[in-house]
Amino acid sequence: MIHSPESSHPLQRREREREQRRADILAAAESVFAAHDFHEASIESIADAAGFAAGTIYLYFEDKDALYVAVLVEKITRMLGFVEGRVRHAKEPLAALREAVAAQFEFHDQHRAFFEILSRQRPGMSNGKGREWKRIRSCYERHTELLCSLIEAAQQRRSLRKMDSRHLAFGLLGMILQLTREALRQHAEEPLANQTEFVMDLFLHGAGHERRAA
Amino acid sequence: MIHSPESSHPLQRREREREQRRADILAAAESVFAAHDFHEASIESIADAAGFAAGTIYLYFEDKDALYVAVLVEKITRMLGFVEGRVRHAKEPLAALREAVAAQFEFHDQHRAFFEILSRQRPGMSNGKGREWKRIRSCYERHTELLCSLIEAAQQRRSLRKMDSRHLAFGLLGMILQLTREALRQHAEEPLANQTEFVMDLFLHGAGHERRAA
Amino acid sequence: MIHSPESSHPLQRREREREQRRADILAAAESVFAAHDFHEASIESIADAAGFAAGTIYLYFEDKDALYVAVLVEKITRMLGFVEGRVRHAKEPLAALREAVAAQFEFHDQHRAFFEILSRQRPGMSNGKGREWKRIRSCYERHTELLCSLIEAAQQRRSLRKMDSRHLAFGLLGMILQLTREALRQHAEEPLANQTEFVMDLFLHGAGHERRAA
Amino acid sequence: MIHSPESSHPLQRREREREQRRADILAAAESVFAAHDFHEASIESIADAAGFAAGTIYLYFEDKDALYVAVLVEKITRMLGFVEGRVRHAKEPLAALREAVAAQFEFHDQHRAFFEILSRQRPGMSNGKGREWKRIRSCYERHTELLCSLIEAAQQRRSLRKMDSRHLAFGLLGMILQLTREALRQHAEEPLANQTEFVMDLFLHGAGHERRAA
DNA sequence: TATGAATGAGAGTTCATTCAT
DNA sequence: CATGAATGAACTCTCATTCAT
Repeated sequence: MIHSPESSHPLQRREREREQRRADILAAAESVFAAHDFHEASIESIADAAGFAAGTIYLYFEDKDALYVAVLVEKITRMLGFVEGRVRHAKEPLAALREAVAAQFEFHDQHRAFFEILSRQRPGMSNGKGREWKRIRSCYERHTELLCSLIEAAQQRRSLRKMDSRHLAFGLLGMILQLTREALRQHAEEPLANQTEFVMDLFLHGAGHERRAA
Repeated sequence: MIHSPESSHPLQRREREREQRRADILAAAESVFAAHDFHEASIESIADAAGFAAGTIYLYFEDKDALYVAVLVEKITRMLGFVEGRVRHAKEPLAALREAVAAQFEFHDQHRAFFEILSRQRPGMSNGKGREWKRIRSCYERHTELLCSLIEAAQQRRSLRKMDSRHLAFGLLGMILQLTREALRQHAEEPLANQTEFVMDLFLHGAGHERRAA
Repeated sequence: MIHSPESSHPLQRREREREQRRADILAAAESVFAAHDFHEASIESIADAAGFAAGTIYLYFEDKDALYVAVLVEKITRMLGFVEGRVRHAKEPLAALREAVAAQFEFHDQHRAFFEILSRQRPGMSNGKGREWKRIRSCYERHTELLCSLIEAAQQRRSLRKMDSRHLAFGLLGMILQLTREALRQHAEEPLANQTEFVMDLFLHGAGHERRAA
Repeated sequence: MIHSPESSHPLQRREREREQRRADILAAAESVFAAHDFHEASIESIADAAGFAAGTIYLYFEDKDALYVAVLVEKITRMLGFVEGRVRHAKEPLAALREAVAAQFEFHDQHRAFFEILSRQRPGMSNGKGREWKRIRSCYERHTELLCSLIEAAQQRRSLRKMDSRHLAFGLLGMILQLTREALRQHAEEPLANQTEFVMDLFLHGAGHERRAA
């Protein structure tokens, strides 16, 4: 076998190329699944979008379900990493929370297709694909727990009131998701991240006019 | 011929029975669509659930799309009516808002299957079913506007701060939806309505500990 | 049982009424089959056209095939009777042939729907409906033989040349059918019977210009 | 890699093979449609006859209607070409007419299945398949006009009498079709072309015995 | 007798998946 | 490795037919 210069580690190159093609397919699948819902998105249309023939998809993914799950896993993992990364640099719980909100808005903005898919979750895989499915659930859970831990840290510092932290997390998340949903629905041009302050203001101080406490 | 009391108006009875069967089918469709997403729910499984043969469904609904839309239209209309009805009795905007939140939680609680369907919206009907589809969108819109108008009324009374009312509405709605989602995910037994106070508290006063303003 | 005056023979009246309804259904079926081909014509549309409910058809006809065959049998028998009746009054073979042609054109004209059905014959009943089907074939045959016998009679009188009589019969029939087909295709208003002279002229003398024989 | 001679242009070969399979399906469809009328001929039976699975048909034809129309278009075009080709070599209008008759008989003889389909025309495509349908009608029309123009040319040379040329064309065509129909009905072994002289004789000189004119 | 709601077999059609090339 | 033709299971939908009323 002849080695061209850049293939000094041919097996690694093979591996790298394979990963690249896999990523291409994932990207194609993401945009197609975003536009058409699982059953309306055909393997062929995904293959087309990726520049492959239909059969080729099966060299990279077990079946359509696996491809779908892989899209979710890949993206949701990345999202979690992105949010966690941003949170890490904050000095203080409330600032971290603000970072988490901002990061999530930004991610939604940069991955609108993914958000579309995410908000149209299917009830559950009937088959034995449960394995991967659990991985997705655990990502969700980690996300929730990240918010919870930030909230609890803030509560310890008395930056936040002693309300049920999980409920607070869901409330906060709900606001973010609904505002995102609405913005995408209207194909809004304005970056979602601009809503960070609104959300933090509402979350921290509420919409009530009168002064609280006394 | 002897008329039993209830058959005094046979045509009305026919009509009534037909409506009853149509309702049975709608109910069956609701539960099947809730469990299986549009394309995974077969007409046959719906028919089975309703106690009919597959062909019978088509005596009551044009096609599968029409049945799906009918489920949504029927329920979403009812939900809107329910919320509006509850709001109407409130004397004052903030109380009305609380009623709206409580009503929505209650509705979700009593129609969990419907909520599952609702939160898994399909991108859009390809065909000419647009007519009914618009009706659904307009119900959504009316719901949003109901919340907006209550919020604005409260703002006029200075019960709420002057923040963007649509954003506030979406924020409030987002909290409700996310908390509902989570409760259903865990098959929680506790009535959702118990979360009304939590939501109103968070929405009105925020989670922040420190006194606002001064 | 109480006899009203006109029901002095109630069983006969019953019978008569039944026949009337049967005839109504046949007439409705004829027009529907003319417009829509066997499989596109639904029992329900025929029943509607006859002013009955779908199920009622089955009180008068075994099944859809039987109804279809009955339409053909009834009409084709009537057509044959009509042509035979007209032929009978002719004094002389050639005149009889002219009457046969005229009669057929007239019948086509008055029963256009029937002609449409006839010219769209189905290959053959797969099932055991062969019985009735043979009756139809035998009507055809009788028609052909009528023409043949007239032709042969004319040949004996030396009014016609000694050509194969069956072939002559088919040739003559072919002209009639094709001209009818074309007239109906164009929804021509002019009575088909006007073409009798043209057909007889062509059949007897041919289209050739030069004098034959010598 | 070794190229066998016939694979020197692999794309062309692909194309050629595809055309071959398409032709196989058309042939299978022709024989099935000939035996069973459009609605009684199932896609599966056609696929079986072609040696394919049902789904495969759809890789070559849009739907069943398209397949049906394709059979007609392909054959009717070929028939017209065949007749026109034969006519072209005739030196003189009457000879050309004789060629047209002979050619048509021959074509019917070699494509009996097609003739069966043709003589059982459906009223008309309901859908938007009108495009191809018109193409068929225009082939018919061209055929009629071919006969008309030959007849008119003969009339100008005084080889034929001045009778309505369209009517003459339909009369001639009617004879041909009816004789064909009858021969196929009896599964006659004798070539139809043998009837050419009979038809031309009848058409030119008529069946009348007496001398015409004087 | 007439009805028409219900049936269910059967059709056309799609598309994930396989496999010879 | 990639291909894409072929498959065939599964689905939606139609409609002749039955039968309780």
